[in-house]
Amino acid sequence: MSRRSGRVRNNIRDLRTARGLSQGELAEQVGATRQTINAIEQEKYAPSLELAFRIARVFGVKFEAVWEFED
Amino acid sequence: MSRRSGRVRNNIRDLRTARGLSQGELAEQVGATRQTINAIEQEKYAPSLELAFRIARVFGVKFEAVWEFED
DNA sequence: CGCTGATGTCAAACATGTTTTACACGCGGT
DNA sequence: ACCGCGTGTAAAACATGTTTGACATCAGCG
Repeated sequence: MSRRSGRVRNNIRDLRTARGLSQGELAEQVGATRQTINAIEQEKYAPSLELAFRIARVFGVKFEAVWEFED
Repeated sequence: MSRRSGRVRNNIRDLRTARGLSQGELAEQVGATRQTINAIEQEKYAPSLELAFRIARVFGVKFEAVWEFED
């Protein structure tokens, strides 16, 4: 599965900066590394389902407010 | 990430049988194999974010109607 | 200028998810 | 009894996501 990239979009950069968080701080809060957050922000790959849930939860918004499926 | 299992719950078995689909038929509709569907139904592991989206879409329900984050 | 924090990136190792192939079981129908 | 179908399971190979450690750039500030 998960063929050519471009399917799962996110706006975690906006959500993150709106809260004055660095990539490293967000990473720490969701239990990941800053490299992972960076890669996800740039949509180099999609996060695991679990990490996607954690990120939405840290932001305090609904899942679909962060993640969108394209196609 | 994705430490000890038990975090992402789903009720795709109910949704699937309610629609009279076999694991193999569902697998085909979401572009996966029946083994993958089987493993996910039994929560042996969580699917990728993309596959999770596809499954919810095939069922025609909202994402949160299929997937739940625990903890 | 030199320092620090934030970000981008890369390669190797590692963890997790997925496919392929194969075999087993139970059940309903013929 | 035999079939066909749906399901559970397993191991190996493969694909994807994640971490670790490192290095580079840039902006802001002393």
